[in-house]
Amino acid sequence: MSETEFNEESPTVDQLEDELRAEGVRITRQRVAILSALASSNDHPSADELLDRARERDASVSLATVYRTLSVLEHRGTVLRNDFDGTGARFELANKPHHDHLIDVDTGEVIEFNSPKIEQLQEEIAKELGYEIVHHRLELYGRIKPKD
Amino acid sequence: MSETEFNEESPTVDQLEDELRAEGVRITRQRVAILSALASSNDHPSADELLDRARERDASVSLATVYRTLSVLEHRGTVLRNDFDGTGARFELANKPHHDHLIDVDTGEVIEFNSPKIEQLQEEIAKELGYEIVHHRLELYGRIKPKD
DNA sequence: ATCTTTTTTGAGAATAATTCTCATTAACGT
DNA sequence: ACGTTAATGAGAATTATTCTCAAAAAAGAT
Repeated sequence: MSETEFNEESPTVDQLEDELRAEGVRITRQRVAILSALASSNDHPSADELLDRARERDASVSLATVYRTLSVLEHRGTVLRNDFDGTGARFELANKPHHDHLIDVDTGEVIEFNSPKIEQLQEEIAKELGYEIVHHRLELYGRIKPKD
Repeated sequence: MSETEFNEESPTVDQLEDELRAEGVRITRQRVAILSALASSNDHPSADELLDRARERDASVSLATVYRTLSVLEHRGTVLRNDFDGTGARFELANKPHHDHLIDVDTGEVIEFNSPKIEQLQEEIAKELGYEIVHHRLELYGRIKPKD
């Protein structure tokens, strides 16, 4: 396990840093560590999990900074916050096509899916009610279906 | 404002009491007050709001009992818990046809809607992923559309 | 109505997730 | 490198909710 394990920043992280800098957001060591941890996560980590992963890059990161950075990134649209049932908030980078989530109630595993048809129906419903949608949350909670 | 303002229990509350008693749940003064408060609420009160409304029926109700009772009722399927963005949990009686929610991001108002088509699509998605749905959450957050 | 058993309750302590405070540190433009 | 201003760490504070425990009160039997 070399010391430079995480030193090669991915194109994604480089790109995010540029975008942030362009908006006047300072790129600190801690923020790089957090962005890098996010970019290399395929799951939906909690703030605590992200703290652990960020500290593998930069041991100086604190939990307060994780929360603060996530808040900054969320308001910029760089990060999505998910409040699934039960647990605290879980985060993911927003640089993926829009999707909703199916949560395995037995394992906690989160599966992403997308349904243009549902999106379309949501728009129609909002329109009928005289509203325009700002954002939405669709979460399916289920368990693996026994093949009977 | 008579002392008996809330003493006439609605058929709904009477019925719920019977159901609960039949399952061995004790019907206390506090639980009657909470059920009555829920039954006469058309909105989606928080635990605190429910405490206020229950205390109009029985001043002895405590916040701990509100939470405990809501928990009992939720696990029995009598009450639905909603975790909308931002605020704490909001509750409603489950004796209505299934529906989802549209939340007005400006006023906090909650509008109920139902879409059999979306329900159907959710089932199909879960099936394709090899899951069966245990429950789901669909929330639309929007604002009144300006008629342009 | 009283007795007994078992639940439920109120009050406040405890917990968990998140946000805030403030003195110190570090980015970034010059 | 310098100065300005934003970001940070540590821990206190906050908020919503759950827990603890002795006391009160349901429900069932007498």
